[in-house]
Amino acid sequence: MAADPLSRVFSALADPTRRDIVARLAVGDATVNELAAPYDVTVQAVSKHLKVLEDAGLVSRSREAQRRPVHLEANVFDLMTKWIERYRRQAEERYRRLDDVLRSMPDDVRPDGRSPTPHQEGQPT
Amino acid sequence: MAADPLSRVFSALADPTRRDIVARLAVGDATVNELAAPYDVTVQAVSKHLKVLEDAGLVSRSREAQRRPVHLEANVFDLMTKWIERYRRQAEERYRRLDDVLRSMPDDVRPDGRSPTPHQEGQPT
DNA sequence: CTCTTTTTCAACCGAACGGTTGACCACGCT
DNA sequence: AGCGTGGTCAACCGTTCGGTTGAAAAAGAG
Repeated sequence: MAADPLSRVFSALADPTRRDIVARLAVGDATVNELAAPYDVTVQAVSKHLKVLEDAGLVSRSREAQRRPVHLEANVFDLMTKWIERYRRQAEERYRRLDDVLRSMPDDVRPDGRSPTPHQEGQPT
Repeated sequence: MAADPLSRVFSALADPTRRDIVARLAVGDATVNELAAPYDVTVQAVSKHLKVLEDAGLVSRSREAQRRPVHLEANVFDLMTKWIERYRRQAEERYRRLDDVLRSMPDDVRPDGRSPTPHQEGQPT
């Protein structure tokens, strides 16, 4: 469990149950039992999910009597957003630049083997 | 392998090697062998990684002789960004609202069991 | 046709994952 | 003290994951 922070966050959100928990915590804090209620898995399973979210820094548990209210730590989202934005921007920029290069180049004077690579902006999944 | 699209994308980016591949593809298209070179794993392993990225819609492979240039499909990032932004905004808004409520409330008139929940904005991991 | 290059497919292996059951700890209540 | 409630720990189980090796498909080069 010594993965880098970014891997932990992405991995934590790769599970639909965990994403749903995050969604519900965005509305307000909740206890483990409250969180577990809607799903047809045991409370222990949900507790494990929360541990994963906590290790990823997405969630924090405070102690309050025997209850352990779970709180969403939204600031960790920035880690992902930064990573994503960086490469999306980079790719889009390259896309635009390559487009220009191809436009300003006669069809039969292309770099050796490589074809124009139409990089079709096709169906969104 | 019938997971929902969002899970596939998050899961695909949960691996550091795969994230690195995406980072390098943002610079420009590349073949499997080129991509595999920097890592000390076999080409087959990288091919598997690419399959995961492709199934997530993050990457597309076109055919060109016996080579299969890999191209980054940046538009899929939006799926994640939308999800993240939605709940981050929601959580931040709630945070602000709750703050107001607590500020406008005398210390000993609190809803039954629940304490103020200091929701400390702790270390950003 | 044969040889080489690039990539994938198939089977296998150990580690991690999501889930279960059962025991346990911590606390409030009476 | 004794009980009930909320939560976690520990062991186990089947499946998935990242990796390997070995063979094969697909296409160009001799």
